Amino acid sequence: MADMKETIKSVSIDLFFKKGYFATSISDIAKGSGIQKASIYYHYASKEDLLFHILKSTMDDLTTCLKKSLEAVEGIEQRMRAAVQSHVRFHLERQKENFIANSELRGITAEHYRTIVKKRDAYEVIFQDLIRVGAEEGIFADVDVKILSYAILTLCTAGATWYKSNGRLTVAQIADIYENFIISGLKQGSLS
Amino acid sequence: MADMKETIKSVSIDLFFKKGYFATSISDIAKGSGIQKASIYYHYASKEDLLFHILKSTMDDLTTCLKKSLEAVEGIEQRMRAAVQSHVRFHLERQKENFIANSELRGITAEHYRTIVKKRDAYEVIFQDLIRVGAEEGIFADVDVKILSYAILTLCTAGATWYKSNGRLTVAQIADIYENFIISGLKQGSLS
DNA sequence: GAAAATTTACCGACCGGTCGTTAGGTAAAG
DNA sequence: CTTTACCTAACGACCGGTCGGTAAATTTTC
Repeated sequence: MADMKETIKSVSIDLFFKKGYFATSISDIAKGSGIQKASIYYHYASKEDLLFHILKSTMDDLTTCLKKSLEAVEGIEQRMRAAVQSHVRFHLERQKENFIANSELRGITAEHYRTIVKKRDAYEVIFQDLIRVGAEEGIFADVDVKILSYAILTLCTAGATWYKSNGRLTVAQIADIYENFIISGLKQGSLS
Repeated sequence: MADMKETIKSVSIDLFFKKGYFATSISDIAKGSGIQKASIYYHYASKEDLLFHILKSTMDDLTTCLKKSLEAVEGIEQRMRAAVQSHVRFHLERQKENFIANSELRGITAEHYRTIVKKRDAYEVIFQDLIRVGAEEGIFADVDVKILSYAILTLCTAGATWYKSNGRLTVAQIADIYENFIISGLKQGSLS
């Protein structure tokens, strides 16, 4: 058996995804992990600590994944395409964690909240810079950078709410559709 | 003072939006409404019943709003533009209810869940028909209808998660940005 | 149109159950 | 003999929900 700390985390991700953080009890997690609920507290300080661990590692991996995807890719359009691909793929492949990261932020303390939001903001800035530079170079249309970045990110993020891993389309196919949709939107065609 | 049933509903919307359904207690709602918690049960059968009322009326109003917006609008592109405008405006103007409708579906019973999902599906079909016909007419690119409808809807819906009513941009400005972004995306670089 | 009956809209007190968390102990491993 | 990784048992707080009751408003009856 894998080490218990990871098992607890994995079971928690499943349950938080299925029922939500507040609707999931420590007893549920213990039962799913095959131990007594008091034993959870040997590995995690509190229920909130457990949630924070999930959110934090998800955000860290998300950013790492994006930076790796952008390495050695040149040209704003290609970089944006790579960024979208990375974002979509990560959200679909690690659907549960990302869903939690986007819906259970209210479950953590104010201090932990700030930590997570800071990581999220840093991630968003990478996209905003791409949009801004793309607009400056005349590749993308000159529209509000913040709104567009929110649009792009939430669009892909939302995939984690409806995606089904055994569904009609593969992750790669969805990523391609989103990539083209977003690039077209960024170029804003002719502008009327 | 307005009638108490509406006050309770309104207070609940505020609290469910701010803290979430499961993190909000009947006592919280009672306190916010200025009555005792037992009195809540004179107006609503249960906490779940209260949530269901909010979800149901939101979905009904959303659909009514869309249908009214499409009346007498002709041409697929113009109809899609009108649909996006309606969708975005409704979600930003009634932000809290829509946020709840998109995040607290796990709080209702299986039967009530089916009722809401049925309403949501009917709403989505309106968009899917627009995309399909648009593709048939050669106005929109020929890409997966379902995925694109999800993309369009979740994109606007997500606005309800970050929009701030006293923010930099007005609802009308955001709606215009989204409208152009989506139409460009639907045309998929046919102009490039 | 006054008296009686009913309904409306609330209250305070309380219920069984579950919550997250802790204290204290134990058996095995290093 | 200390540390690791768990256990049983229990804690107080709070949960959604119910109870019997009541003052005021409304409707019905004579």
